Amino acid sequence: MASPTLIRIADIAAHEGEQVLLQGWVQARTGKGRLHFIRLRDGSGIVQCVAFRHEMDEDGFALARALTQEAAIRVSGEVRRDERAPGLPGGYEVGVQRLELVGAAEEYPITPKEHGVEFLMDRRHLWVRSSRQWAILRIRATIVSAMRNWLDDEGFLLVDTPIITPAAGEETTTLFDIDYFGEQAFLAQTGQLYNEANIAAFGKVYCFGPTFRAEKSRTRRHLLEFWMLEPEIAFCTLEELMELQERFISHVVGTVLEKHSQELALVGRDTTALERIKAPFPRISYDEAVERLHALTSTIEDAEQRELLAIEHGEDFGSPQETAIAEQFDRPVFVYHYPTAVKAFYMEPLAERPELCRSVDLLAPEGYGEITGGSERIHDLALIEERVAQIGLPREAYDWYLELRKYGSVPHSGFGIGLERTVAWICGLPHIRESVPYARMLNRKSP
RNA sequence: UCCACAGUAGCUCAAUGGCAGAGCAACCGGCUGUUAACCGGUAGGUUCCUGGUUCGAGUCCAGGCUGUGGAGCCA
Repeated sequence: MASPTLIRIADIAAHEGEQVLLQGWVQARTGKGRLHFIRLRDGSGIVQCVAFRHEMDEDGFALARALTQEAAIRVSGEVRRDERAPGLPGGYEVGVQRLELVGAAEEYPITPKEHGVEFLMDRRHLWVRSSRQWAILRIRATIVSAMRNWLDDEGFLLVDTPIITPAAGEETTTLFDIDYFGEQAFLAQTGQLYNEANIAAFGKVYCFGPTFRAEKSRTRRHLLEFWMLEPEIAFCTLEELMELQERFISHVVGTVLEKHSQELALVGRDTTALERIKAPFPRISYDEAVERLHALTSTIEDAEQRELLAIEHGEDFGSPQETAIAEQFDRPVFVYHYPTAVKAFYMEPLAERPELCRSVDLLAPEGYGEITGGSERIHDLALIEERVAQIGLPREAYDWYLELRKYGSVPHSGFGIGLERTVAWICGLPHIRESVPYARMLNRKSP
């Protein structure tokens, strides 16, 4: 008998008829007397191992009988093709000849039956082993690499921005503050201000890292710690920014569809909605969005519903408004030229209507809300100084940022995309907490 | 911060104000094709906490705690 080769389950199809060695964890076991089925998980995939009494020594079979969920084992045997075999990729099973226990498992709390949210989130360190969570986190990793690869290929440079910062990026109400040897500092809520410095060195840059917002919001779309990717481009207009974003998003969705049909099936995602995600995306102005909402509201009979969607021109959209607008399209929709007053201080006002600014949000379909937010930035020194003063931000903290406008200031634009919201949308998750390995929320900082 | 709902076995849930229950998991036994197997058996309870009403409270009342869904805020 040939000595077995150690393989990963993902590659099992290439080893049909061969003696192989697998190492992993028992996802499930069912006994049939002299026959036991062991569903083995090794991180790359899932395969059914079949232990027949007559094919094994007595100790090995006794072990197979006694295996508990999540026991760590090594299995060697022959790879067979069998249509009945479940798993990932599936269709193959291993006839067990030798079995070795590497690490025993006590009674595992996450059984194959249903569990509540709190129970699972308390055991997130174990829950990541479950198929659905495994699939989501694999898709998340692909989304990250697709985003970065696309930007790298487009000539962007990754330039990391600091996580500990001396000042708020945008406002001061939602920052985590930390003790910086007796001085106050904050965890970054954006890398954008630094990106604006970096474009003058590199032209097109992006930063990607965790950002922190101490918002007391408790919704299915919010985390206190989330990952954001922020491209920034010199000599770029709002229109060019939208064009860039739609190509970027289309590429990311396309990559996931291409690489993860199995994972999307595991999470129960209807991929026809994703296959429509191709540039160009519809674009509507804030003015038009408000008109659409007014038109929609006038057709609604239910007073409570109407109240929820009510909006005055000049107000920002809430979740119900965002969802209602996005529902009118089958692809992500750009909403541009928001009121200056509801947006960040650095956004360029429209020359002809300064109460509006050259901003754009991208609203994902199916109620996933805003996944990107961006704008053209103010590049005029006097105007940005005025805005900093107006907003009441401490001038000293922004000295370096304002100084950028003194040395070759150019029109420039950028956007930020929330990774977790993107993952939630692409995977069709009901709640953002499943889109990140270890969620940080209002009532949760552990595990 | 506001609104709504919930908390009973390890898990998911039942129980008209009147004996604390089921399925799954665990444990013991059976089964050569299971897919969240099936069949028989065993064990498993501070009904979230504090107080109140009542002959009697898991159930009704008050306060609190925790969680869930939504709003606001945002990516």
